[in-house]
Amino acid sequence: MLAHTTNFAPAPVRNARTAPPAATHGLADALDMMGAPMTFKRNAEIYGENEPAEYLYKLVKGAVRTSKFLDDGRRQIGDFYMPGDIFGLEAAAEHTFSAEAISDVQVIVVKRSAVEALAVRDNDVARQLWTMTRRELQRMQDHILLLIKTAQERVAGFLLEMANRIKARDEFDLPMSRQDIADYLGLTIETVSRTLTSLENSAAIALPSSRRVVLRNRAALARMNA
Amino acid sequence: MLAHTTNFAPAPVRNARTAPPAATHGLADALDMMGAPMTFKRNAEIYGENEPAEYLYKLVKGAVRTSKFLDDGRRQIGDFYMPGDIFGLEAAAEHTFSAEAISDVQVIVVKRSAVEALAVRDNDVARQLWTMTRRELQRMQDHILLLIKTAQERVAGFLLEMANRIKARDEFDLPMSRQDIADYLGLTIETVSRTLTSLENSAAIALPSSRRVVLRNRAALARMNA
DNA sequence: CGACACTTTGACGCACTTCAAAGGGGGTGG
DNA sequence: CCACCCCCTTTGAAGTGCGTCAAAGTGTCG
Repeated sequence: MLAHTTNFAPAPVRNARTAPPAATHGLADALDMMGAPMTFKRNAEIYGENEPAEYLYKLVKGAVRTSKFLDDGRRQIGDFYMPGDIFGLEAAAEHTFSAEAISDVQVIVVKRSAVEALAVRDNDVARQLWTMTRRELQRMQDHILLLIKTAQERVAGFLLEMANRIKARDEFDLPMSRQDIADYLGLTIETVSRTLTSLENSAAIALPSSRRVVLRNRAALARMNA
Repeated sequence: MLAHTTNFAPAPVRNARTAPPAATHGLADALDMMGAPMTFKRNAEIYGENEPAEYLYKLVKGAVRTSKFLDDGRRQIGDFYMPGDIFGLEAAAEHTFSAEAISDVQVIVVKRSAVEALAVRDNDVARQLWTMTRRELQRMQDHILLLIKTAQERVAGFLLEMANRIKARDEFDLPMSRQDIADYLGLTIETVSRTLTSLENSAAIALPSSRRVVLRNRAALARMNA
C-alpha cells in the first residue's frame, strides 16, 4: 500500500475557489506537506467498506465517488468529490462507504493519526477538521432533501449542485456516468436519461454530448428544485 | 429568551449507553456546568430555519425533531433526538433545519461561543465536538440509505433504529406521530400506517396502541432492512 | 359526553420501475 | 484509416408501489 505510481507533485493546484473563510488553508497546506502523492486508475478502489479509516485524502485531479452496496445489489452513492476536496473525513473507526476513482485520479494521502496529532498541538487545525466535517454534514442534509423530491426536481438539483462543485458557470462536463447519477439520486438510469431528455426538450438545458451539459435556464432549474 | 421555567437539575441522566469510548463525558459534563436549563412545551420551536446558530442543546427529557419545509409545503424531518443526545451541532453559521419539541422537553442550553472558547483551551473538548459531529454525519448517511429503500424496508429500519435510540429492548413507545415518521422516511402517513399494519399481520411486530411498539421478530425486520 | 386530532382502511391514479431493444461513440486491431 | 466491437445511453411499452382522495374508526381531554 501507498506505493505511489507517479511522484510528480505538480504545482499543487491550491484551493483556487472563491475565498472559503480563509479557514481551510492551514489544514490544506498541512496535508500537502505531510502527505504522499498517489494515483488511481479509473474505477480503482481507493478504500473499501469496513476497512479501517487510516488515511485522509485530498483530491488533486480527477473525480471520486463514495458508494455502498446493499445486500441485494442496489448501490447508493454517498457523494462525489472534485479537485480541492478532502475526503475520508466521514468515517469513525471504519469506513461505511467505499471510495472509487471515477476517472484517473491524483490524491495526496495523509495518515489520520498524523493529522490528529497535529490537531492536538494546533487548535486551528482541530477547528478546521470540525468545520470540514460540518460542511460534509450539510451536504448530506442537502442530499437527503434531494431524495424526497420528484425525479425532475432531483435531476435539476443535481445539475445545479454539480455546476457549483465544478465551479463552472453554465457549461461543463459531468465526470460520472448516468448509472452513477442514478445511484446518487436513488433513481434508475432510464429515469435519469428520460428526465435529462425532457429537460433538454423544455430548453432548460442542452446536451451537446452525453457527458457535456449546458445550463440554458438556471432560473427554471432552480424553480424545479422546489 | 433563556428565561427558564423550571430550574431543577434532576440527577442528570448521564449517558447510560454502553460505554461510548468514554470520550463524551468531558464534554457532556462541561455542558451541564456551563449550560442553563430550559423547558419547551410540546410543538414549541426550539430554534428556526435560518436563525443564527448560537446555542448547543443537550436534551435531558422528552424528544426533539429537526425539520425543514420545502416551498410547496412538503416537510422533511432531519433527525430525532432522545434524552442524552446533543443537538444544534449540525449547523455552520445558520441552522438549515429548525428544531421542535415533540413532547414537553427539558434541555440544557449552552452558548456555542462558550463551548468553542473551551475547545481552544481544552483539546479534548475539541476532539469530542468533532467526534459528535462525525456521529451525526453517520446518522445522516444511514438516513440516506433508508430513503432509497422500499416502504417496508424504511419502516422496518426505522423501528430498529428507534429501538436502539431509545435503548429499549423489544417494547417501547414511539415519541412521534405517524406524520413525523412519514416525513422522516419520505413517505405519506397512509403508507406508514398501512406498512405498520402489514408488519403486524406478518407477526414481525405488535401494536398494542398506536404509539406502542413490540418487536416480535427482530430477525425478520433486520432481513427487510436489506 | 361531545369535539377534535390522529390513525386506519379503501378505491383509484400516476410517476417511476422493469423489461426490452435500438442507437451512438470511441478505442483497438486488422 | 476504416471497421468492428463493446459499453454506455436513449427510447419504447407495460407493470406496480406508493400517492391521492375520501371516509370511517379510535383515543383523549375539556
